[in-house]
Amino acid sequence: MIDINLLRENPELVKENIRRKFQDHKLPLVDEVAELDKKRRAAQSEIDSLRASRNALAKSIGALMREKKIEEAEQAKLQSKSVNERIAVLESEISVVEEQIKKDMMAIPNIIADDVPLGKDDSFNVQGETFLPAEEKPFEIPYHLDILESLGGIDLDAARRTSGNGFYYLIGDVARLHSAVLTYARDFMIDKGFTYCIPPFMIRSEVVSGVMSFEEMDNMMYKIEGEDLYLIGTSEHSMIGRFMGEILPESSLPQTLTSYSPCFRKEKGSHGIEERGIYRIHQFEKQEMIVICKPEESDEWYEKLWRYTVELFTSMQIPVRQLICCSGDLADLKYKSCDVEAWSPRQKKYFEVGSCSNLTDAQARRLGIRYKNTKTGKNEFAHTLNNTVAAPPRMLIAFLENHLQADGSVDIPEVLRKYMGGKDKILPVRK
RNA sequence: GCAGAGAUGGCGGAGUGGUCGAUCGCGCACGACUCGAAAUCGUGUUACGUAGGAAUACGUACGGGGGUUCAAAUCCCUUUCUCUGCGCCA
Repeated sequence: MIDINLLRENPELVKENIRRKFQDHKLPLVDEVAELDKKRRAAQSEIDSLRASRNALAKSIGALMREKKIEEAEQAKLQSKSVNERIAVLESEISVVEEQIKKDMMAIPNIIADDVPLGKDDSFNVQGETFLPAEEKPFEIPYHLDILESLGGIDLDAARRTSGNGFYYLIGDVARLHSAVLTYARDFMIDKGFTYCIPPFMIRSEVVSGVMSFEEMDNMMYKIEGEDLYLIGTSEHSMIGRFMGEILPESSLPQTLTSYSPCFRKEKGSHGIEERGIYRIHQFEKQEMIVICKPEESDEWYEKLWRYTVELFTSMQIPVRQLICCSGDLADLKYKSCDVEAWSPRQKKYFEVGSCSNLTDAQARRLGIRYKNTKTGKNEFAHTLNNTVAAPPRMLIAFLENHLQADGSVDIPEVLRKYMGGKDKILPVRK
């Protein structure tokens, strides 16, 4: 959500931003909000002065009662009652206007960074740097599910029976590898100075509606029956929710946190659940990083964050690239965003394993996350960023494909061995 | 889960229908005193909205939501959380 003051003072800038995101259908919202805002302010000042006169009347009634001037007090009561009636009418009018303003403001996208490439959809996303050579293998790489099965590491049939499509049993060394990656990712971020945090895996609707739109909520979130609770779709939800309505001391910034959680997603719409495998599923686990910082520091943090993910993947000898999200593909709350994509030697292309975003103050404004600026003495909205460290089992697809050997075994890179009990290989099982 | 008590400014803690945005203490900021500091004294110190260059003025908010009343921190309903006791449980 952008600052309504920006819209008042510079509506053209807001409109230009909408055009850059190829959302021309939202252009009328800007003038609509400006109009409604004027109306709201006029009504508000009328209400304020009515309330002032009512307050004065109420005070005088108190005085009259003490002086036992009952007649005059009764007169004033009647007068006050009629003022109240007028206030009630105006209040119901203003609440309609305010609701519409809020709805419109939610739909108006955050101002995007100057260096975001322009384009109307994901086909205009731009490749950034690549890391480690993306090489083809001298033998054919099977589909990831076949690799998992050859290692005796997965049972999807049973998962479909117990839970349905989009769930999995990971077994043996593969399950251990899954945990090893998460633990390594956790320690990696702790070494970068981040604070480890395990958040609640369920959150209230109040928090959910703060961190996402109704549409997203409907497409992603699982609700607990009979409770005001939702399963989190990512730990970002509960991690950012932690700071809702807070005024942080400036000295506590930046907050650099790395969190672990399982993630639950309906995956309604989008591409849906894939028939074969663990690419898009209802449940996965994720090591995440979030940063809450002062506005002037968010650009710098953004660059650091996505590079941490790159460093993590390259330390596991997985080739990756940065894919810069273009204006039209950027979610409304985002100032800029990029994906870290891992190389798939089977498909001979990169696929998404992480996503890094700088939301500037848009998310903080919605949730009321502020800090006390010691220079100005004012409370200002902080900037929020989030990024994936590692999210298995999806990232295991890249892992397995890149480390598969001609004999069917999978090499464990040096950095993970201590989390695998010293193993340097996962061997295929004999049928 | 049941019963009782509670939720007030950065913190502690008064206030139980009307001059209460809220006594007081701590903390913090500024000033005086001092070579400097401590102590002391003085002044200031909630947030948000609207108007204003500013001082300021008006409005709103005493966990959240709703109600009673001319008037609510104060009364009623509801909800969340905390504490105490009982029950249950990894």
